Amino acid sequence: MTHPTLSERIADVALRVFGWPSLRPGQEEAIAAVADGRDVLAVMSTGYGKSAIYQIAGHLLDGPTLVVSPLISLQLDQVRHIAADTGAQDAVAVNSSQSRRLNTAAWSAVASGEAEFLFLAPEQLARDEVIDELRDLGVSLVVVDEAHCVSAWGHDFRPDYLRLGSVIDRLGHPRVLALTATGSSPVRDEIVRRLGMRDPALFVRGFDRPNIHLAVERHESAHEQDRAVLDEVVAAARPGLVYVSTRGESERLAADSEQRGLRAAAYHGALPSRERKDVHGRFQDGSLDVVVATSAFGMGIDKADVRFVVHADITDSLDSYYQEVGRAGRDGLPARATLHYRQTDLGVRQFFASGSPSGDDVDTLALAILAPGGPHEAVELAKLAGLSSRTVGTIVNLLSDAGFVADRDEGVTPLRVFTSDEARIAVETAAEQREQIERSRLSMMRSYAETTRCRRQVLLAYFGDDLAEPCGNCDTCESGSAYRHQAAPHATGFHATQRVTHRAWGPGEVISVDDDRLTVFFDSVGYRVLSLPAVAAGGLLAPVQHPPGEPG
DNA sequence: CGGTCTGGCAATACTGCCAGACCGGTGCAGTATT
Repeated sequence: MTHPTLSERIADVALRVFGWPSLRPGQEEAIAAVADGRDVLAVMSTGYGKSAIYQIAGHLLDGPTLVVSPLISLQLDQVRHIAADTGAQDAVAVNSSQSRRLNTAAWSAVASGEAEFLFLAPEQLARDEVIDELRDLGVSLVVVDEAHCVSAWGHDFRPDYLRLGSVIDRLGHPRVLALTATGSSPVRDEIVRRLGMRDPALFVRGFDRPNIHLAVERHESAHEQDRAVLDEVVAAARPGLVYVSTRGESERLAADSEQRGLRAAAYHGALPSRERKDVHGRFQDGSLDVVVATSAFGMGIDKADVRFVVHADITDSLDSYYQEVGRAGRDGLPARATLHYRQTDLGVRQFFASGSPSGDDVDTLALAILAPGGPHEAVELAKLAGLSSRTVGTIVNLLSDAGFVADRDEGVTPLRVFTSDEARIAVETAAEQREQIERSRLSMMRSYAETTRCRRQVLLAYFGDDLAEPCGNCDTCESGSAYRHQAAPHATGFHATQRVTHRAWGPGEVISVDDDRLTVFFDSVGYRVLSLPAVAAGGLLAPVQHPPGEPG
């Protein structure tokens, strides 16, 4: 009897353990890469079957699988799904919403081999005893689910996300599988870099969603915008989602929708969890026509027949926008995505993008880090300095980016002697750079909203996908303006994904090349759109032969 | 950045105006109280 090939083993686990007769393109390759010892980044639309990748890979490898997942509700969903698939308690979660007894039982289930999958939020991994426990277990695979959270949340909102890389290191660097549904090139690069992934294999599947009609409506007044949103929602095929930027707006618009005869509900982070669960459930089972939500509503929605996603306001980036839009039309049937846009909406987003730590907080924390008796864990530092753990996390991340400290086993360790003044300046500089990049992402969102080109071409170009012809399923194609941009591209010598360097902005990566302009993401300042004739004439931009220090 | 709220003021009974303050999104974990 011959040994089964890897492909046969994968098919065997799929069928025997999970009862899946076949896998989709991309899934098997990604599993094989993980089984082969590679780190893997898989960018696949939700519903494509990302979780199958880690479920099968986990079973192929000896040793338990750690799944880092951002929401407890999501963890519990996954635990239930796996239990339903395998008919056994093959997955467990440890978090603060469970009793200590249940958490202890979960650890034992993994230790005894009864459970293969352990679900944790990144905050759990900030605790030493959790790391010790995981080391003893001999974790063979670390899965980072919804990996875009690293880049979207790690910098300020949930700083533990940025520290996953050092956690993975401390676990002896088992193979890493990062999964996400979104990922422009800078976001992918950041995931790879922050998680410390080594020469990762990249799999991208199901990214273009041609069945979703794209449109933008511009407005001058808030009143007109409100009315247009409401009119559209009332007239649209249902069910659907409306995204707004504030909690108040979600309640107001939900009430207005109800008044117009829709079964509508608001959803945002300040609602009691029971109500959130209830809205989620009613949307899922079809008893709601529309949910008017802030960005809190999203991950964990598994509904194929969403017919529209209307944005009553602009989002912070095209990354967020496309992720939210992607919740429409998963069944492949026609769906609509309309962005209602008013230039003044940019203000709220600017506000959200700002918010560097105060100089006083940096001073206080720097003193605590340098004080004798260290190094301390971030949690202890928060207590010592009398700051919130979020503030501490944010500042530590910035200091670590600036090369002042490192996150080690023994705690936050100074890498050299520095004054609190130096720390303050470094944090300020790093935060300013971060804000600049955020503003540039917002300006890309704005150029999507204001473009006369094919919306889908612009959107996909942002994600590094080249759509050769206008799509025919967006407002600019319908108005004909998209077809006025079809001039032959200048011969430039530049192409997407190419590393370049700019005389003033330093290194960057070409995102897309249009007929007359070049979009580049610069590490220092974010997105910049350059005119091709100017680039050709000025010699400001040059290709880089060997990308320095880049993984892969 | 823009909207909404608040306090002060002028005024004479209900309102109006202005300047300045304030707020705006995402979730975990841990602790105190029922």
